[in-house]
Amino acid sequence: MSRELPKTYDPRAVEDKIYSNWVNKGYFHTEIDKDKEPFTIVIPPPNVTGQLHMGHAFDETLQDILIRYKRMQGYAALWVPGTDHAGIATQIKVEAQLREEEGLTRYDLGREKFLERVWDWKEKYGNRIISQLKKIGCSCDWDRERFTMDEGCSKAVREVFVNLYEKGLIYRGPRIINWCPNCITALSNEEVEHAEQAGHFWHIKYQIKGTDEYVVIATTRPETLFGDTAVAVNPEDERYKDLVGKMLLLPLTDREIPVIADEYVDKEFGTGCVKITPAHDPNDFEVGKRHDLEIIKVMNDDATMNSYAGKYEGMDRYECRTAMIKDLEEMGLLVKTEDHSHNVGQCYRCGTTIEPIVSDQWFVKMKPLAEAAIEAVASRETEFVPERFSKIYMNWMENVYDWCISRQLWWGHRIPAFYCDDCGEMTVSKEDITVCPKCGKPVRQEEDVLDTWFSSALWPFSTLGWPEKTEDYNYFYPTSTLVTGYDIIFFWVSRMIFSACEHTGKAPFKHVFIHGLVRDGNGEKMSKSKGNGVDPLMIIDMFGADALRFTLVTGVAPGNDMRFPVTYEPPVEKGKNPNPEINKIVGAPGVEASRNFANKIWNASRFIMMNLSIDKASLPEKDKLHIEDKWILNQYNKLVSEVTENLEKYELGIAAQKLYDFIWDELCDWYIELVKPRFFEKGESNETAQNVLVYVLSNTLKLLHPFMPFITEEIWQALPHEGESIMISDWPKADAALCDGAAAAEMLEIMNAIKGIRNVRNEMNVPPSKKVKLYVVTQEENLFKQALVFFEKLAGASETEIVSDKTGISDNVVSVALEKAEILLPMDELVDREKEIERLSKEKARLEGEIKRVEGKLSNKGFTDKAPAAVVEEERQKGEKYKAMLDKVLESIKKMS
RNA sequence: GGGCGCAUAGCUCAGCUGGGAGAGCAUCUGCCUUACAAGCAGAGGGUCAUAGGUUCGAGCCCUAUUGUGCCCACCA
Repeated sequence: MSRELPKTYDPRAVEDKIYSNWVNKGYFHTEIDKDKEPFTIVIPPPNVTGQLHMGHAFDETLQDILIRYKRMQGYAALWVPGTDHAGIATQIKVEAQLREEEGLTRYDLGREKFLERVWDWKEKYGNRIISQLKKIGCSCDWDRERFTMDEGCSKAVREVFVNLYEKGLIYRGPRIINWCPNCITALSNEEVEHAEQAGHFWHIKYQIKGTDEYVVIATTRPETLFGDTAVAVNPEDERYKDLVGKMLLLPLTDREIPVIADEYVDKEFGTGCVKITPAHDPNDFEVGKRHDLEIIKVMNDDATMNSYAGKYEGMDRYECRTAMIKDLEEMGLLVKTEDHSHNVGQCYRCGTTIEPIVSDQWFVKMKPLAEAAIEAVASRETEFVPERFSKIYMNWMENVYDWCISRQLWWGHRIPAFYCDDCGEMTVSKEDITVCPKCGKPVRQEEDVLDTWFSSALWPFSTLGWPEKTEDYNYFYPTSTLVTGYDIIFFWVSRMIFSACEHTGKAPFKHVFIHGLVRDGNGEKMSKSKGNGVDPLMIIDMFGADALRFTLVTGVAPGNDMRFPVTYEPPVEKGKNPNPEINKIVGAPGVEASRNFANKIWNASRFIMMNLSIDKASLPEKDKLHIEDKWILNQYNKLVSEVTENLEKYELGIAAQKLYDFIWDELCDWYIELVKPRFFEKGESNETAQNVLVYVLSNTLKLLHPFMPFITEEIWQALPHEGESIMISDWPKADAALCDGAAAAEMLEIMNAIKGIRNVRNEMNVPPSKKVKLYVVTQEENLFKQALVFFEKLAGASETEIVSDKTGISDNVVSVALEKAEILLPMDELVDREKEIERLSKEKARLEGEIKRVEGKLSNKGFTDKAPAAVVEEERQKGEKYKAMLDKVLESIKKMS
């Protein structure tokens, strides 16, 4: 019964069909099973607003590989999917739409109406990213899909907030925070990106009251001058000792400010005099506290100047800067302007320059929480893979500062604090309240919402039912592995760990598998603004999800970044946006290689099925196996153990590479070619070959399935098989009974013979069509008897004669020296004797070199005494082999000359 | 100012706990051999950044140096 497959593999024809079949059969759904061990992964929830990018594709592929592998191994493998409400990102998107389509702002609609719109938007577009995940082949349990603002997660957020508040670990107060004037909200320190920026150092004169003298201060942000409430000098600074206590006239204003002395000032830097603006600088804020200075905020929420800026009121901060510098210059108060580059904070969402501003915000007190989080990693309850990332984590955790968690947004978890304007009481409560528990008057809820990462931090347990002690929570928590990029260790991983330690008493996962970033062909980070992103969906459409997945895991060391080169037609300039309307992807070398690999598997399978006459495959008894069967089974078993071991150690790239090499080189290029002749026979030999082929192929497909789920399923279904789907089949186990190292070594000798013959034929320019008679000079007749058919089919032999010596063979031969044989190709006048001598001499030199090296080692007592016995023995055998080969080469040279 | 990576074939990168360097692409030669030209058979190409050290043995471990990238950090 031969089975037909199309000539090339077409992923588009099968992927969607296979995926929906998996879904319909319920294979992705995982139930609690007390007979199984759980293996749990929670997805790093993509933003609901998001579109799938390469970073997701990479992250999701790694998770799917792990989950599929563990599922096949018999674990209750659960992959919890879901999305993140992504406060700022989503709100910005909906606001933009509102502005474009209706010309309205969120304030026009009001909070409630606006939130309705966001929910509508979420309902409409929130599934887009989910359906895109499915295209990659993600085997998530979609029945358990969660959202950071769904009922359960919201409940967990409230629970955590109130718990922390009651423990005194959440507080509210005025602090210097990072303010994004574009997003109009406070940000945490992690949400600020620092970039070196060219700026200026303006030296400005402040007149000393009652004199004609001045002090000169240097500043990079002159517009904050209006908030100055002191000028500070170092107490040790002789230059300014007499100044301390005197008053200065603040330029452009009618205010007077004191000169104070504070250790914070560096005598060597700038002029040694520092303007102190407690409302707009974190250091100044601290200085201000020490000296009880007034805090004057000079900007509005959108970074325009307020009334403290006098005539500059209403100007944008930079407009104001330009204008006042001009004025100061005219007034003769600007001493000089220096070029100065300094670090400027930028909003990680919109890139706007951050304004440090004093503001009433909510904070999580981090030090006490960090202790358990440090211990969790130090004790290896949670382990980072690769290990080096734990240092990054530790460093952050050991130096944490308090986390600003309030955001002046509408989209998010509203902070459950209630204010009574009447008695001034503030109540923090898990349940909404309407009246003040103290005085009974109406209360109003805090306007601010929580940082999105506050809810993400609870994701590993909130998605499993916490704070309820659900069965799911008891069974699946703590989770097994978290897979994510190194770029969100601080944002997310750290916060999950301390949150989990605090609230569940356990670290949230056993392993944190950290991967790198996907970069473009030039090694630059893919980003929307640069427009250099490669759309994974387009790649999937062109090459298939399997090819994309395989590309993403091959050739990358864990934790390292990878490049994803793509060429467009027409060509895209560096840094330019490839417009999908005009530009078409015409090449993606990495993916093409993977696509070719998929096609290779496809065709090998096609060939096997074309020649298939068995309905059911079972491995034949050992005595029926040919030498090549024993060899491939030996290699296959090695593969099983190695791939399994690699996967256990998260060495996915190595595992993938081994599968690639085995399938392409050993299975296709060798084994299939070796057994081809048997397909033209009838009978037992043919059936044995079929059985071995189906056995090796279908089991190798299982090993490959986590990496390339679609094609492996498609082929597996077409092969004789038991069970419904490869994805729920059992992970192969190595079988020692199938390992026959001796047979494998003998087969290798035959393969070396074939390679050697091919090599000399090529070098001697013997056309492939020209068949040549071979002599095999050997004492191992039985071994080489098995090779006759291979020599004929794979090495272009017209006939092969096995002889025990060279008597009677022409001198016009080229020869191939092996360990246990010498192969002679008599080619009469075709042989260029000089060339052959030259070739043999090269071989002689090579072998002599090897022998010298081996003997050097073996005669070194240090080596023989200290190296492992197996290594010494290996060298000894190599030496024997090279010597045996050299003897033959020497003899041939002698005969030729 | 701290911390972490990277430097291996022309290009992009692997190389797992130290046992004598690999892949893909590119180049060269020859093949439409009845699974696959998205293929087959061959070939060339690397003092593994530099200098020391540990070891019987180093691409791998240690130290220093150079180049390069990233992360963190309140010097106005």
